[in-house]
Amino acid sequence: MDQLEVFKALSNKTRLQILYWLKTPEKYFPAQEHADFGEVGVCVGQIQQKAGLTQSTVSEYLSILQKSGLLESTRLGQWTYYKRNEQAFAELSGIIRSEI
Amino acid sequence: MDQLEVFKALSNKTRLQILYWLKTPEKYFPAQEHADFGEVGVCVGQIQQKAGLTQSTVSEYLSILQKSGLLESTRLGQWTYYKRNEQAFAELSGIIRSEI
DNA sequence: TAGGTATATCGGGAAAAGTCGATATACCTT
DNA sequence: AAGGTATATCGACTTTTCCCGATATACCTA
Repeated sequence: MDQLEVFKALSNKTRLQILYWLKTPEKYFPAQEHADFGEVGVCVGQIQQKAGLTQSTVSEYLSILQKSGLLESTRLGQWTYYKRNEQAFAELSGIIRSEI
Repeated sequence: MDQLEVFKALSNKTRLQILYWLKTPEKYFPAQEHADFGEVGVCVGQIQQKAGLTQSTVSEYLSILQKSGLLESTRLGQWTYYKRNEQAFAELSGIIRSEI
């Protein structure tokens, strides 16, 4: 885990918001047709709508979060789904408690 | 605790380094004459030397870390000493574990 | 009060991040 | 193969961050 990369990923209001939404997707997103929240997460389009930024910006943000390790993605048909990597959050919490 | 502000403060290599040094000052800094590491921390000059950046930059960085709550400062005579606020780190770790 | 030392603040140039519209790519359907 | 939909990437512009030198402020000592 690249600490600096993770903290940079977390240094943006919208990206923090996205991570928070993805914690309980059923609470923040309408039901999806082609996939289950718990399995693969939420598709880019839904996240984009909720974020209120352009498609390109949100796609970029999701990519940043994924590269940092905080999100994982799954491609299903024409959709890409993103979900949290809870292990990464646990690791980060531990790093802050005892390493940093 | 302003999460975004804290993550921004953590999004810089030198600032991360400083926090790490201040975890065990006796390990990373020569003994000080006018104050005890455990009491008040390390003075700006020592941190600046170790960081290898200009005085103004390091002063600014320490100020950012203090505003975020991760550091506390004490003025003693002509020196300002900075030390970690361990409670803030504990709080941040908790936020990442259960809130974010 | 004058000069010295430590730190903070200011102003600016360079680099990085934020954000967009346009375009490319991938995949699905017919 | 053609057209439609979802996502990714590109190029450009704006805003923020990085980092410096210069200057201001605070405090100490003679």
